[in-house]
Amino acid sequence: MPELPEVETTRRGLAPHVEGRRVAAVTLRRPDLRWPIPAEVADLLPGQRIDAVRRRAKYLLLDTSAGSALLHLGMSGSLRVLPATTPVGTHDHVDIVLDGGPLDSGRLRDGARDPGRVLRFNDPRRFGCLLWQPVGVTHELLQGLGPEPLSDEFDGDHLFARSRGRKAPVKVFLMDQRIVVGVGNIYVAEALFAAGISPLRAAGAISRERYRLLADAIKRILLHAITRGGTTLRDFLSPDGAPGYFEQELSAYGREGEPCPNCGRALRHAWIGQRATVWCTRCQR
DNA sequence: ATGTTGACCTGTAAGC
DNA sequence: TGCTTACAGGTCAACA
Repeated sequence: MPELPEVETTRRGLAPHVEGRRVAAVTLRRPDLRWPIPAEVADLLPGQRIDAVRRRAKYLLLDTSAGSALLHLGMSGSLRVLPATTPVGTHDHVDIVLDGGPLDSGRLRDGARDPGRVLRFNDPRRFGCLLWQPVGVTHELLQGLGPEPLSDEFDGDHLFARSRGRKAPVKVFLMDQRIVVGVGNIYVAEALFAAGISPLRAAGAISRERYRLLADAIKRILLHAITRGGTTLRDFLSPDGAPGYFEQELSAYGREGEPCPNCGRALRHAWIGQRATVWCTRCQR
């Protein structure tokens, strides 16, 4: 499901509710996600204060002085901040119960007890994961990742250098998280459309100048999507329950058969690297 | 090394 | 109203 803008939207929605709070309890209902949830999550997390919520690539990290919980949302995962009394639904695999803050120590205006909050991880397909990263260690899943697309490390020169000699389609090249992280099937389609590059073109056959256009498009589109709260196609919601509004601004993704926003020709659909791909055969070369 | 394919799992929508 | 099939925002492991 989520690409960088959706994960970043999740991080931003989570942070104000979570940072500085202590973990009161961890409830594991279904530990067999993509990988089993390691014992450290239930053993070490309770009692710890969550100092920060960070994102690296499409991973989220909940930092504590004992180590970090490392989360990936896979295709269908989501995190919500909910009142602790919210009934548990299907695929609600993990609860991280948060200690009440100052506001919770008293009573609400109507006299009812504030139930506190819970960070709830739901993932129907279970392609996501919840792992543990000890202090001072970089989890092996985070090793070998490419640069963050919104950092200065990432630019057209980087793409140009890494792509020399590579025959794979540029679409596949860009979705390789060792080249650049965070770009998935939606935003690769949008960025290639904006840069006027065919997704089928061999990565090694693209000029430095066109890679500069492409890197700029990636940055611009990701940043803009974040300001819109990400893309809600089926069920993506921020931790507060708000949908993302970037879907309305998609130019190519999911629009096969519709007229190209530039030239009006029907957008073409094909399978590239086992993923649905849409582009304009006139505007993208 | 690079490239290609299958696998993981469930929900939903479309087709018959 | 069913039943069956195809497809979905990711990425790892195995193989050529």
